[in-house]
Amino acid sequence: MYAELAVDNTSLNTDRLFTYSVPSDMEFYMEVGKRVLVPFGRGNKLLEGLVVNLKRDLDSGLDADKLKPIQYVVDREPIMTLEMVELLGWMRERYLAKYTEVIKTIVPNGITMKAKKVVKVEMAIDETIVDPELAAYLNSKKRMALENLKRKFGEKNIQKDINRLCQMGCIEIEESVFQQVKKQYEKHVERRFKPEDADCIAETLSTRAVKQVEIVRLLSSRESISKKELLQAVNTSDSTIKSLEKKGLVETVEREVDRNPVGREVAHYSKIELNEAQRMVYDEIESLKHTKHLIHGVTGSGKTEVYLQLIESALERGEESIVLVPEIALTPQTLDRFMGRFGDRVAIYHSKLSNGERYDEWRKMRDGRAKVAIGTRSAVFAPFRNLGLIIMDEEHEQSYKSSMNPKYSTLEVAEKRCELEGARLVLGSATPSVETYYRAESGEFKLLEMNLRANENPLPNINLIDMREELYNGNKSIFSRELYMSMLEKLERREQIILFLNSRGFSKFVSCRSCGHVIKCSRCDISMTYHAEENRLVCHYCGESRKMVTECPECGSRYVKHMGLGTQKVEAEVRKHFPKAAVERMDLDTTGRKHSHEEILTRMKNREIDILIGTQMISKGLDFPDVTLVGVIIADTSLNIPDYKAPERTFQLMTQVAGRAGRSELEGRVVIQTYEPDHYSIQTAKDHDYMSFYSQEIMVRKLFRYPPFCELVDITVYGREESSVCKIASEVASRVKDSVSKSETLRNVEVLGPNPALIYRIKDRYRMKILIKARREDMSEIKTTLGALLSLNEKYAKEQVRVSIDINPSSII
DNA sequence: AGCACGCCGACT
DNA sequence: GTCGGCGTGCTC
Repeated sequence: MYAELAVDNTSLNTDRLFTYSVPSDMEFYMEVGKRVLVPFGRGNKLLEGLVVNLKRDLDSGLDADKLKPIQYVVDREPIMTLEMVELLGWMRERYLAKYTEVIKTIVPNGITMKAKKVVKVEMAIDETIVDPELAAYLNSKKRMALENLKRKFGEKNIQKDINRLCQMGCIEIEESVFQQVKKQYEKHVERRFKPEDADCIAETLSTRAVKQVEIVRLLSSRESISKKELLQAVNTSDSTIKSLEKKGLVETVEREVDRNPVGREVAHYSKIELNEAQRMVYDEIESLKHTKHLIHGVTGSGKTEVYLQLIESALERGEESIVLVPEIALTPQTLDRFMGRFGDRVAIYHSKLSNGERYDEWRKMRDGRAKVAIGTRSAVFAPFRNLGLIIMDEEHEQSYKSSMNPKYSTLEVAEKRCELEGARLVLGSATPSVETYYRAESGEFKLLEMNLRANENPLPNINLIDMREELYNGNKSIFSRELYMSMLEKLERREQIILFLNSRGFSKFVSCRSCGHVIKCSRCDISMTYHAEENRLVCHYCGESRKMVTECPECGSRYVKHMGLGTQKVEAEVRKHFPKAAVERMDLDTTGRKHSHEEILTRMKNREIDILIGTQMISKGLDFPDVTLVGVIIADTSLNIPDYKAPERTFQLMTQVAGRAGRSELEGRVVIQTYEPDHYSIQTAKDHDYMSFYSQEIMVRKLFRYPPFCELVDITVYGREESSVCKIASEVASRVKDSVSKSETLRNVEVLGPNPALIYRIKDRYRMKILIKARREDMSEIKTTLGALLSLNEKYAKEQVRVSIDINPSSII
């Protein structure tokens, strides 16, 4: 028997399957989806591999005698089902990722095997043959890791002794394997000499050991450095470090990079009778006429109860369910409903769990103790064996697209998984993404409409205020008269108010009135935001901050002014105009501390807050019955981003924010202030008219050829050296253009760029973009070219330029 | 990534 | 001649 393995190795060159022979006594345990340990490479280093395929016959070109045997089977139970192994291969191709990247996404990066060399003392060692200290130590311990021994005595000092003892049979070295909850590691090179000896050591080193001297000098000023950094700084390969290590001057160690945990508890949430609309949707999905569904339901139409009952019915059939929610929606409020109904049959799965917690939840699912998984996008990989249902709530949310390799779309993966495992897919949204709705219209998804709010309250009334007119009428404040009066009225009635603005800080940028100079971040091509509370300027892209200036750094003028609006300024204005109201601000700056997020929401719930001011953060999933007024200070911020999704985002944002008002029998009102009241995404949001928005937007998409009328591939080339970034970006572009023009079939493929990214420089890295528009059926042919581009990452590693490819990115800026 | 191989220059 | 540094190419 032979096994094809994906070996745990991050190099692109080794990102393929390797064939090993299965010793006959191991055949019984061998299964696809289990991990094994195999000797790999010249050094036969023990590596972990995942069994992807088992076969009796060997591919031609492989010589059976030359195959190495599998050494050890790691898992008792497979960590992936056959279907998941197939999904693994599919994801690797679809998103141009490596096996290891995909495996680490699918299984919790908690479990892995480590092999260590262990020294076993077979007979007492005579202190006269070797270093007496070493002998004494060995005799006292009997068994120890070779690693520790090297650390204690220095590798160079003991190497010969160890070899001799081995030959004499006094000790034996064996490889011992143990499971370890893997933390994130980074290799560091540590100094093993005294800093004052640096000069002395540099002289002793060979005159040819230029690189080694450089490293010694570098390390004389610091105790350790990450290996990556060191290689870049000295511009050398790791054989230099190896040489130094042999001399005992440095040592490489793995250092842990750690994370943070979460924890909570719940009350029972009982079943509710479905209303007519809910019942129809439920019956339709249960009827099994279709496998993929889209519930288009207004906020408050009671989608969650439908989800709960679908899960219940799946449970009765013995099937498992996955509930996906966007990052921000995974609040205690949401969790309570699911855990309150299904108790400990629910597993929670998201990226903020600690390794231990994640591993526990994962095992709960794989071993069948949990039947319902709820979590963010990674929960789509829940290790169930009898999956019946995947629910994806707020389907349109951006957080469903991963920004790390593999840059997968949770929707695509969910679809693929449902296909492979015969499960049903249910998408839900009040504002479906244009792509999804298009597919529903064309019959790929069964479209289910829920137009009524479950509590039968009307949707809130939305007033659009043209801020140009306000200004014309002499109102220079950030509140229109309409909003101001409404706030007064609601405060008098002791009802709650939410004010929304899409940018934090006090003012968006600071500029000099006499020379026009705008203060920019030193590392990014972006203006700095003024934060009044700390009286500092902050860059929202890299976090750099400095003291607010009193005079222009260019011309010295004292007329520096902050322009534009942030939540801090809104807060200040609110306090000024409504001094008696209890005001609270909720944005990235006020929720920095752990649980501060929940604290604010609890105070809101307890009505200790009259006016809540916030960013995106408050637009989703919050359900406060006493909020009757929502004010959008400026709606245009998200509209003016040069991205084809900007109108869609704006419509979704407005609709969601508006949905925060009038969740109870109290009448809700929404005031949207804007400078572009005629824009279709704002107009249609005002009328709660998704259909009208959709029909206009789909025309724009068709006209300019954007999804769903094409697939997009975003290639970003980025690095510290502007000239190399540009050079490599144009190399990338011309390679792609070449292969497109040479092909007969790729007539419809457009290659745009290279163009500088909207924000050309972030954290001192220059960014160039190439955009490809292609038909879906052309993708596989393009992939060959794209795959080759990724090897540029290795070719240009020295230049520190990277090429990153994103299939259907969530934005193209 | 990480290992051995092998070329090449310096030193005995 | 020999030793060691360091770039290169391969991994079932």
